[in-house]
Parts: sequence; C-alpha cells; structure tokens
Amino acid sequence: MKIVSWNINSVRFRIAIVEQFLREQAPDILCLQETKVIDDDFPFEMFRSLGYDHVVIHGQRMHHGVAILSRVPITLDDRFDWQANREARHVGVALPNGVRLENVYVPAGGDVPDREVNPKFGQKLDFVERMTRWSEGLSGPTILVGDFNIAPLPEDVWSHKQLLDVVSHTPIEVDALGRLQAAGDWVDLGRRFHPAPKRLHTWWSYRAKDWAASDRGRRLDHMWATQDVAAQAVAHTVFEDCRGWLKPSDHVPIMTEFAW
DNA sequence: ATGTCCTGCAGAGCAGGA
Repeated sequence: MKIVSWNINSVRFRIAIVEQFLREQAPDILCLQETKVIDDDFPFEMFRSLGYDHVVIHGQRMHHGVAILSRVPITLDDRFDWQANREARHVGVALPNGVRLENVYVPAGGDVPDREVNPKFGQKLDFVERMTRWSEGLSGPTILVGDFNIAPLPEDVWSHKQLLDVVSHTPIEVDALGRLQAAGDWVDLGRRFHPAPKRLHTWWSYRAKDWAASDRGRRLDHMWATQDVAAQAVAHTVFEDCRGWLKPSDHVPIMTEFAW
C-alpha cells in the first residue's frame, strides 16, 4: 500500500502533473492539500479514469482545501475545524484494514513570528495546540499526513541559522510541533527512513530564480504514524524531481509504502 | 529587501494569501 501526500497549490491548475505522477508512481491513496476548489468544481474525472473511485474532499472557495483520493474503499468522513473559522484544512477517513488516515493543512502563519503583531502566527500556534489536544484523545492505528508548514530539524531547512526567525522554523513553532508529536507518540516516517543529518526538503519557494541552483528548501510536508503502523512502513520517498516539472507546485509529493 | 504564483472579480490588472 502506497500513500502519497502533496500540497498541490490548485488541483485544477496542476491536473496534468497530478496525472503524470499518478501514472508513474501508481499510489493507492493520494492526499492533497491546497486544492483551491469548491467541492462542486473538483476535477473528479481524471482521478476516476485512473481508478481513484473513492474520493473524500473538503474544499472551499479560493484558498486551502484538502482531498483524499483512493483506489481502495475508504469510509467515514471527518472534517475537523480546529480554528472554528470554517477553513477547509482537514479531512480524515478509515482504510479497509481499520487504519485511520488524517490529512491536514496547517496554516502558514504569515510573515512575522509574533502573535501580537501578526494574528496569523497566533492562529497557527493555536491550530497546532488544538491538534495536540485532539491527538491526545486518539486511539488506534493512525497515519497523519500533510503540509504542517513547520520544518522542525536543523537539517529540515537550507540554513538553520538564517531561518531561526523565519516563520516555519522558529523555536516556538518547532516546540509546538514537538508537543504534537509527543502527544500521539507519532513516528516521523520521513526521518525514520532518512535520518538527520541527511538533507531532506519538500518545498522550494517560487521566488528563487533557479530553485535547484539556489536550493533553499525546507521540509514542510510530513507523514507521521502511530508506532503500530510505523512498524509496517517499508520505504519513504521524497519526489524532489517534481519541483522541476512544467507548472510545478512549490511543494513536492512524499510517499510511504506499507507492508500490507 | 526582494523575488513568484494562484484565485476571484470582472472583463484589466489588483487584492489577498502563501
């Protein structure tokens, strides 16, 4: 079973690269973030043509939006609103083997890492805090994937020193993410298969002239699993090449393969 | 400090978000 997570930055605008990726890698399940489309306008057809008949989406106008597309049946349909502001940032399902799959898009948090000056930063911290409370109450095998918008380790960014004050890598965010990870005893699958100090990045800004040459990446996208599920994981891949595709997302897909 | 990219509105370039 191969499960992929990808912040696609508009699923309609990037439908061609999504199709290319699905044809090349043939994951069983694809979790998307930033679909940027209301549910009625979701481009179901391409997914259906490739066998992704089981779809649970949670979209909204313009921003955010998450989706789970699957070749295996998925049941349930949770949509948590940890900010209580009706933003579409989570969708959760159950797989046939009983494993829960939770797909989340954590707020980016604005530019200034100070909640007094920048309310969005406070909202991001509050969002992660509420996820932590939720995580404490979870039971059973679970996979948590998505764009967490936080790069926790020094090796998760191109320069630890230069990003200490940059939203996504500040100590206050890293601490908050650490509390979330501890609350669920979550295993970071990316780092389980590619331990630090190996460089592991999933996002490169659009603003660089040449993303590969400057290579100022960050690991904002994650796959976590409870211990029982993590024991079944056999491989984890970051598809860095996708950043160089035509009309790319600024994020690349990440994939974990499980033994079942 | 700057850079770019997407959506929606409107019917062209902006605002807003990332």
